[in-house]
Amino acid sequence: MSAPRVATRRKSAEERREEIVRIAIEHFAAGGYNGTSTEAVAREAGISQPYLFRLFGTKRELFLACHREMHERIRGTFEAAAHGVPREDVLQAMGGAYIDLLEDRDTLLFQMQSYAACSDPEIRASVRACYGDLVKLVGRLSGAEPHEVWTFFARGMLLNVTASLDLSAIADTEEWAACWLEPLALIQRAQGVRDDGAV
Amino acid sequence: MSAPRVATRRKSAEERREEIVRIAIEHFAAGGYNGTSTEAVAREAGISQPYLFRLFGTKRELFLACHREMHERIRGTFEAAAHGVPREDVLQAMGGAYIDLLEDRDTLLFQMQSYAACSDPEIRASVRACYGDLVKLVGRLSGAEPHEVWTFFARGMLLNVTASLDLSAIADTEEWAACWLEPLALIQRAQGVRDDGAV
DNA sequence: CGCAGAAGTAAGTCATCACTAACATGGCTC
DNA sequence: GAGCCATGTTAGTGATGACTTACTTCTGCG
Repeated sequence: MSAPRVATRRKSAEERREEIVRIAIEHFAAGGYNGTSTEAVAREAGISQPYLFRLFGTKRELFLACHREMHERIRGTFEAAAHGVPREDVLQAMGGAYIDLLEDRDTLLFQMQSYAACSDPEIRASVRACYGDLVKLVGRLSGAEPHEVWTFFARGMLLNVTASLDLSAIADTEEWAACWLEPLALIQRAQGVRDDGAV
Repeated sequence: MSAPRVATRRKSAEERREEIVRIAIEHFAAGGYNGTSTEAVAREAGISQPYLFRLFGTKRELFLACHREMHERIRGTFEAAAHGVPREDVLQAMGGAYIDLLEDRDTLLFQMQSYAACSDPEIRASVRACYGDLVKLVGRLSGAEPHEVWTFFARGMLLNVTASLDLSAIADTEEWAACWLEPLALIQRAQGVRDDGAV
């Protein structure tokens, strides 16, 4: 009697790619580009490492695929949040939506790791392009002044740091950390009010 | 006749450590924690790699030494900038000083890499502690409200991203990138005015 | 059925990396 | 000038990394 060999249906290359990207995002978010091994990603995806390379070519291509996926998620979130909202409330709505998006810390951490990986020219090119795309999108949807958009992104950036440092873990003992988390709670509260139908 | 053997004076362990830290900061800034090899740092420092390990014990300890050094630099810059300045101008003065500090991009990039390396618990602990220290310092020296301090750091954070993406390299073709660099120029200009003796 | 093409793997290559053990040497003191 | 310690090196080690070659197995289709 040899190994049980459960009859697992094969998946299409496209399905596999999506699975792998989902898993790789988690790994890259935690370990960064250089701190993540394709071997670990393949193992968790339940495939051999050579097959991963067949599907993506190089580790860098895998990273870029993850980056595109994250970009799409954020872009989609912004567009959805702005949909049907009066122009002057768009920035606020997008801010709230971004915070929701960040509930899974991976989104945040991956962003951070993308910036950190920018010494690689190809990665930098992609990150620049996506970032620029978001900046233009936010400006267009909100009609806000450049400096408002700038402030919007500065806040987002600080949220990323908040997540990297996992400040919520020390907010009960460090006053400043609690203070750092407050803007986040504020926006959520404002959003809650909106969800309840008020104003 | 064998190799010329230039009579190089030996340096004290302390001197070596300082040299190595200086060089390692550049490497970590570009490659991040995982993307930097102790071998490369040792080579550039002109010593053997085992000796580097004798001086620092582990790669992580080397990184932490670099991080402490960067923290001291920033802290010193803030304190110097605030010295003798009326309280209500302290935030502005520190902002300008920070920008000066960032003229060498390594300072910025190293910060970014520190956040990215925070999945390591020991590094995270150190980064948290130093960051908290700066937040408290800024609050104390400026007497500003927490939300002002928060905004101050948010701006700093966005500067870090600006440096990572090297936006100045595309500012001439991408309008938004130029716009992103403007706040930076603004603060410098304000500072220039101050230096000229006016107001 | 048969077979072509897609899905998937076992085994290996070669480079690199963090870190070690053991040894060599310069310079200061007495 | 002898001895000693801090400063340094050479030569490894075992693990891991990205990536390849060559091969197998499943599955849909005529």
